[in-house]
Amino acid sequence: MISEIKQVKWININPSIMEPQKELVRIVIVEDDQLIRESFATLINENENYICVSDYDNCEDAIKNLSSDNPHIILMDIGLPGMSGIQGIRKIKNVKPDVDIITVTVHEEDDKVFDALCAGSTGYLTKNISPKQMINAINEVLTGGAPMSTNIARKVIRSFQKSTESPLTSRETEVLQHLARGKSYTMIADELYINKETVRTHIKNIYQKLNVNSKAGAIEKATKNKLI
Amino acid sequence: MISEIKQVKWININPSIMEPQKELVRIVIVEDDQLIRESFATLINENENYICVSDYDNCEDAIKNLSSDNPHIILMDIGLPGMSGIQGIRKIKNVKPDVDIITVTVHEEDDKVFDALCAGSTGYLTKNISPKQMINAINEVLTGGAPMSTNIARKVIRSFQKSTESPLTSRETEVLQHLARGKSYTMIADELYINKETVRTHIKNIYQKLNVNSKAGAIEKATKNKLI
DNA sequence: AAATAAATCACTCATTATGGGGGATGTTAA
DNA sequence: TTAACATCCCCCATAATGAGTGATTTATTT
Repeated sequence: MISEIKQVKWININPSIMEPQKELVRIVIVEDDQLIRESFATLINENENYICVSDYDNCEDAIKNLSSDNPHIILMDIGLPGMSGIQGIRKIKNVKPDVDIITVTVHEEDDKVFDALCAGSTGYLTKNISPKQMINAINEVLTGGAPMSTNIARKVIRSFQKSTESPLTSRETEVLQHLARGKSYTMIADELYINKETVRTHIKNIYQKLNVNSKAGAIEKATKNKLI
Repeated sequence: MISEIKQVKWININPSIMEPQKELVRIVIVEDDQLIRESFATLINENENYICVSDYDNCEDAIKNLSSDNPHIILMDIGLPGMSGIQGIRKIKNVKPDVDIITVTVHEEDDKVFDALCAGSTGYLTKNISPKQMINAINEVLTGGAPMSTNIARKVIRSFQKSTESPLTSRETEVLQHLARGKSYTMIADELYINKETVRTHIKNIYQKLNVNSKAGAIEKATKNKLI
């Protein structure tokens, strides 16, 4: 009986009617090191669910062919000749906002990480990851995740966290937060249900403690030291 | 020869001289659901490297015993009776900044996530994780990582990312960014090498486009819509 | 009980900053 | 060749700011 059923399948000219072709995940690689680029491409094509539709050694070409490549995911180096990967991410996200970009790089500097994420990268991997981890990362993106190397994740989390030792009192911190949102003394007073003069006093004390003498100075120092 | 060496080991009264006791990772659980609390504790104690030194159903008690428990890691629920987990995280980090807190909760709301991370949480897990994932998360923290559920990671990343469709020109965005840092028109003009009057014009246009009529309004709207 | 920190409010004074109105010019991209 | 963008200019009234010098009250700590 089993063989009979199989027969039915075999006489079908187009097998896709019986076994509909799986929709492959289209991946583009942008990476100037040929060796790395090719090894990524091989890795991707070895997986039955993925296809590397194109690979480029620069952003400009990748952007040019973006609509014909029509990728779901782009693996992106950010130390590229010509247009930087960061700018590239921005442009790509402008043209095709729904593509997921995974930044893959040797750089672990805070600036690069945050620039890439701000620009629109969905994940941030360092190049020392294993092939298995790379495939995992792609899977994660496809299921709504945001793959990051562990130390990158820690950096990202740390960027949220305020300093535990602030010279400012909680009330002063509150006032400064409002100031940093562009509020005037009068508005701050109204929102905190205190007198404008009290706000002035708090701000005078804040300036003294932070050793500054202007709004901009206080906001800059407080931001840098994660006081707000 | 091997047996001889073993002999030497056996005649030792205190075996720790030969096999020094492994330093156990001390873990504290704060979770008001008794069932969950006990299952976490069991899971931890089953692992030879970990020990659950204490478990509490509220923050206050956990803080009280913080120095005697001396934990490396705290698993923290944030929907607690009495002091909220968020406040608890803040207090704990103030008293003992080097402890790593992993928030474990049913809540996936953006606010809770960011509050917990801002307060000093090193990881953020939702309660639907498997025992294996929980152990993995603890390992990640110990190796400098920041474990997060995938959708939490995406939320965190998204919080960095600017809108791709802004009504503002790049120059206007630039001006607004400076304004949001508390700079005056004059300072902005100096830093962008343009005339103060030009800054004024940009700001007038920004206000019109954002449909506001003040600095605070513009900053609020721009922040909410991720234009800056 | 005395000292300290924190939060609150008051008044003056000079200077800047801000928002709204009007208009203008040159460049670049669609 | 329009439209968008970036640049600059002037007037005006009001609000905001920074510095100075004070005071009161309420906790908390010593």
